[in-house]
Amino acid sequence: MGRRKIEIATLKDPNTRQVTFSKRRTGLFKKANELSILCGAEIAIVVFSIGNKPYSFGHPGVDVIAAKFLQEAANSSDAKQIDAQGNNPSNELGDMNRLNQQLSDVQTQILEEEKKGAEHDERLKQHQVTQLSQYKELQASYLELQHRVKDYVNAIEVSECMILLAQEPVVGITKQVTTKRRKNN
Amino acid sequence: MGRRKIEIATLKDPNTRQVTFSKRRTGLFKKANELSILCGAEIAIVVFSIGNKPYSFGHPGVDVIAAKFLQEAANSSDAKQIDAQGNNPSNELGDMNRLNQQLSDVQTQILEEEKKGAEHDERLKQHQVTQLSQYKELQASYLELQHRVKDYVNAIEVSECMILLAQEPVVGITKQVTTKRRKNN
DNA sequence: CGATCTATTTATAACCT
DNA sequence: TAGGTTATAAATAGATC
Repeated sequence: MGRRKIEIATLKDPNTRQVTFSKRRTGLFKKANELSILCGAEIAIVVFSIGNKPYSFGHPGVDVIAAKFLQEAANSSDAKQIDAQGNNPSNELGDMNRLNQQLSDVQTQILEEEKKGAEHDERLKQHQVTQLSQYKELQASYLELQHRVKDYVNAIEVSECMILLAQEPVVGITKQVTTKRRKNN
Repeated sequence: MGRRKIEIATLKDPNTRQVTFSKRRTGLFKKANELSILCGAEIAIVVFSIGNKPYSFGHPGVDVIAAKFLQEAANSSDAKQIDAQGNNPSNELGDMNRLNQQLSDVQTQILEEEKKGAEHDERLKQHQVTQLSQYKELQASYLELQHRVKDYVNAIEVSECMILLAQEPVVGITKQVTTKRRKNN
């Protein structure tokens, strides 16, 4: 999708790779955000750069979805024929299920904390801008809210918001001083 | 990107929503796959449809990355100043960290099972085609292998493989009794 | 009803500043 | 060098089969 077609193979040039990573990651998160809104789906994405820096996107939240995902695995083995709705995606996890069973317990506690976390995030936002996934999740949720209100101009709004979501977590070399803000309107 | 521009708002029509979900999910996974190969990044995506059916993509694997992500969170709280590489993305998880600590423990056990699971998956594949995420992960890994070998024709290969990754887990459009049938004949 | 086919909209590779 | 611009490749909305 650019001036020229490229092969999908590891980019050798570090500089090009970094630029591409940043741009495509932004694009990926934007796509995920659109998918969740358009189809009412829950999505969680976790990305580790080649330098092992974590980036995440989640609606409603990475932790929530991760827990749900693992729980799903546990259930499928516990009752191999649950599913009155033809909804048994897997029943071959075997022993792993016993472990997931334990996870379920912890997961329940996490959900508890999640609720309190929502309010907590509010304060965090004011206290200091963070690059924590929790913060991003909050923004994502907020994003959807705007969409529902605006409804027909939201496509444009998304683009704007993605700029926020794209913010990188203290990239080593980065010097995010430039943030040119248009204080015009 | 279609015949006409659409607003990013929840699709009301169940049929349209299902179709869009399927198409865009496939596109999202393809993008994720390209990003991981182009930039050597590790990516995990978990999606729950509106009907709560799980779909996932992961390189090297959803579980592995999820564990890494959670561990990261746990560490950041356990030692708020680790990070000799300016790599402390967050330290405001608060109480939630204690829970993640517990998760880490269980997670370690899961990784153990993961290894055994790899071989197990092989048999499963022959026993019966499953729609389990584990299976998809295996395919994703296999995909990259092909890429490295072919190197310059991989762009085409990706397209091919995405068809496999796109396979849906027993789509349960349970009762999509078309409300509106083309009363053509 | 799901798989295919195009007209268009989007994403983005290479540039440019 | 990070961020903005533009030509072009790629994704996909709606139509068709």
